[in-house]
Amino acid sequence: MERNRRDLILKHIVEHFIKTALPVGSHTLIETYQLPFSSATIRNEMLSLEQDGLLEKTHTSSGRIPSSQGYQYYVDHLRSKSVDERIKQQLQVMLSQKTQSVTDIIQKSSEILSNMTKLASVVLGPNAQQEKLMSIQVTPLENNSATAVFITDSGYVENKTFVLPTNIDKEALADCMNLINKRLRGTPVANLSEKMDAIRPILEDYIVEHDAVYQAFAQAFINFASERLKLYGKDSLFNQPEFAHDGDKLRKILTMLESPKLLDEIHLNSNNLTVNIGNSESHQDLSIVSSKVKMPGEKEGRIALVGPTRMDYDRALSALEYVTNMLEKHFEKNTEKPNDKKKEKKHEKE
Amino acid sequence: MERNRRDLILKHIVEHFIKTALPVGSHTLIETYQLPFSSATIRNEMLSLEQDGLLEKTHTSSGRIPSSQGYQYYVDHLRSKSVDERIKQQLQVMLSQKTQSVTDIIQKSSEILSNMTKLASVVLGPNAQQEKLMSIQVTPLENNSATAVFITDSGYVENKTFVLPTNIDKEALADCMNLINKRLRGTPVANLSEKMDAIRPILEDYIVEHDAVYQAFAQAFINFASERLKLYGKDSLFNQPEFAHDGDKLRKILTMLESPKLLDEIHLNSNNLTVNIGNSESHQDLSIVSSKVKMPGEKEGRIALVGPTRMDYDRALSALEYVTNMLEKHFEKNTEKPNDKKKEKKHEKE
DNA sequence: TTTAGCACTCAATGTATTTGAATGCTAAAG
DNA sequence: CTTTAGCATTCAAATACATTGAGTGCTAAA
Repeated sequence: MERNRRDLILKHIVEHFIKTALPVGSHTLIETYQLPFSSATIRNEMLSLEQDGLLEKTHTSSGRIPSSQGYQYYVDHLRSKSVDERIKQQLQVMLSQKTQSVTDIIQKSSEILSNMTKLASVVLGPNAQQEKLMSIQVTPLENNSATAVFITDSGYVENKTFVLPTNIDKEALADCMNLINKRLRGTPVANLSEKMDAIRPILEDYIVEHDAVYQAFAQAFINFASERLKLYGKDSLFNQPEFAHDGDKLRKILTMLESPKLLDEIHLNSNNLTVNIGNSESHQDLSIVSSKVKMPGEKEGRIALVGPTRMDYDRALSALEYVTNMLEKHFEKNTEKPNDKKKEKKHEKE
Repeated sequence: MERNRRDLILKHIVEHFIKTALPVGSHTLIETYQLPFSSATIRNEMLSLEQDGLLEKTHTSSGRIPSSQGYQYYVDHLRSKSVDERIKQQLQVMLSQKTQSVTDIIQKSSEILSNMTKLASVVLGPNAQQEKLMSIQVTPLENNSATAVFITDSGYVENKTFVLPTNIDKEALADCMNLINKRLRGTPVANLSEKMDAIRPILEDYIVEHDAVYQAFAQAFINFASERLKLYGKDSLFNQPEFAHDGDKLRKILTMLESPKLLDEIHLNSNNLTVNIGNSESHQDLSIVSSKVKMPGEKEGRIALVGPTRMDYDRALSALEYVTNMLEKHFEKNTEKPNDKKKEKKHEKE
């Protein structure tokens, strides 16, 4: 009973503040939501909520705004979990398309999420280090350069164009490539550099300017080391009043979004669904909501939504939860299909 | 000599305004540059310059700021063309490194430019439409998907992972790929879709779900159609006072920078070195300075520097001019080699 | 042609004053 | 014991007004 009213008031305050970005006062609350209490009652509850650390005041005689804890409580207990029909629909349409790669699907999902929630959406591919090199192919181009293309087992492609030593023998190059391919195929990306070192002496036998070629390859592998990340809809952040007029803050946020720091923070959480309400120093006014996505082949990625602390958690969480659930179902269904040698069972292992 | 004084004053006003971003008054001018004229004289000249459309006032009793025309005049007649030694040095170091691809070099040059001028730098690769398809390679991955990698003659790589029809025959796929390769190799990207249509019937003979595969390929080719673009140092724009406090403007600029609109505007100019001082509606307060870069193999790219109208044209233009000149020389020197065969090589055995 | 001098303009800054939406508290009503 | 009405109080935001100073244009003399 009491608890109910308390929660009701907190819920309204959070939701109203999310809408208006303005501190919420007792009178406003009664009027806009037709509450059957007097302003004084509300004020009493507000005081109590503030004392419990769920609300804050911007100054002594202002209305209340939710604190981080307040948001957290709202997220944990108060949000109504309703999924926007449009998201369901869009996702269904997208998934029904054939011949899409896993990354295509995830990225399109991320775009849908960003559009529907008006938040920035970040896709974190599976850690590249886990992947295994599938093939290296070298294609000679005009004027003595060549492009090497590296493909991992999950279809991640990295390429590097380099200038060939002028006196290189095409035959030798082909042989050399075959050799490298044989030696490196199946190697996890994390171990590539070390294996490359082992191959080096062999390279020397084949190519005069082996060092240059070695350098070129080594450099390409470095790219694998960095994680893959795609960012969508960062424009939406501009439209948030709390950022729009503070160019300085905006700058920090944007650079942060594109830096690997973000990854660390998100990857830290191994939970299925995590909510990170702006309190770490690197993002005072940002909240990050992220969810794990199990991809085919033991891989696992993450989709995250980033927005102001004052984001619509209800919408964001429901949408994210729904989408990731649907994705997992979709992937499960589609990896059953092949009746050929699928030995390993889908099993949650630790 | 009259002309001289007039120009001198304009030059000082432009340069002072570029430094301070504040309207320049007659008194300030005399003091900071120790001019041997009275303020009244300056004012007279200013009036005349204003009447000729080279200067503007922000309000009736303010100092003057350069107009677009004023900048233009400054760029055309007044700027001193001195190249920062640090740029020369950095460029030289960069170019001396071996086994760099053409795009590597151009992108690194762009980064140097961005760092040295504190402006955003945009690299426009050669129009992809001109390029010819060099090879298509398909690598099968786990769980019945495959990655197709497309390479053009200049080393541009596009890739697409797609799900294979479940009942596909690996042999058939390989045959099919060989066929496609034979038919498409050397085809300019612009003509690819039409050639694909011609191949379609043949595909049908090889693969049951030919349509899905066809779709997957067609989709990959679409990516070639869009031009390649790299953006560096956009952060520098944040630090400009005219943008930092106007989130709205900042938003527009950033989205503009990443949209293909920019390309159109830049590509429009076919001149070697072009200056585009903010007047088009899409970029009121932006100036774009761009220069053509002849790349090996008849290709041609562009490097552009983007910044506020109040940018340091002297620095920007000199740097850009120097860098593009050096690049062309470098490319010329390095493409002579293959025709000439080897003259002076270290250890050579054939 | 140049300059000194003067009246004038106007953004920017500073200082009071007013306003109104909020609060906390108390005492009475339910 | 809970709720509410009423009142004094707080404080950001809005408004108004005065001051300052860097700038201008113009005119008349050097």
